[in-house]
Amino acid sequence: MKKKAIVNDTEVCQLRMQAISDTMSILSGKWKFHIIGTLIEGNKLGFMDLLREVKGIGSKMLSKELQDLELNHLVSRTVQDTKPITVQYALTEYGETLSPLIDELAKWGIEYRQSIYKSKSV
Amino acid sequence: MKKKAIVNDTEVCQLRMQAISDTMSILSGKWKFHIIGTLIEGNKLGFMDLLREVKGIGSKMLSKELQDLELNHLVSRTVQDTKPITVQYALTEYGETLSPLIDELAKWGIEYRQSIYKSKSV
DNA sequence: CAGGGTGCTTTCATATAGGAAACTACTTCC
DNA sequence: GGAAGTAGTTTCCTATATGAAAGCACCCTG
Repeated sequence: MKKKAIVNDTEVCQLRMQAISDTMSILSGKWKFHIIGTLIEGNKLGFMDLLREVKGIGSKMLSKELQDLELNHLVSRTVQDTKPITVQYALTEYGETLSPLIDELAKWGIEYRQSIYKSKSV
Repeated sequence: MKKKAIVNDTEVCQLRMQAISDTMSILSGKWKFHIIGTLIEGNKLGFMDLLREVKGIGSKMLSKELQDLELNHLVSRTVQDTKPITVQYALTEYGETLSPLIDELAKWGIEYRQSIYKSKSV
């Protein structure tokens, strides 16, 4: 009796897995969700704003991650012709489609904390 | 005129960011979403099944990731008292609460592919 | 008793990510 | 002129993640 678990073999599953990989590779790294989350709240922010808001990030990482996000059209970078030149980072319309995903992420994280709290008090 | 972008300063935002960090640290790495995704489809799978289903993973990584997931009570490991000893990995009830998140991840990834396809054909 | 299957662990090596600090360049305020 | 702010880049270093391959222990089948 050969019992092979042929689970992933349907096209739908393959596509699903591919899709998960795609999403995660675009949003990989320690900071992207933070940056996007901050931009969701802050709408339009300058480089130094983000450096302050995203706790712990350094300028190198911030710069690199913003470039990644810009390449994938999730974030827009607009140079403002102001007194000291400033740059505005904002989510693109497309970047905003990440909101439900980030909401789920946050929701799950909050419930996770609660479940730990509960299991400790039992 | 001091214009400081005080965006993240509300408790709600801090909690939200914390929650995102929590979720991502639990599900960090290249393979966890794949493993969980596969377990969602496959219900109960043995080690060798997973090794086959999760394309590209090696036994070391699989072992390590499964231990991580078990520690966080997302996956259960049950040794079966069968002829050649077998082990069953399955999502716990708690692990199944990740389904909506994984669905969002997959959904976004699929739409991402479609948006690339569209932008190329324009 | 050899081959193959299950379920891992160990070792060795490399790749990538991430961080600290210094530096550039330009401007404006005091 | 010097300090400070904006927006980064560059260099150097370390930690962590990942990978390939082999080994181990146990059992069954031929």
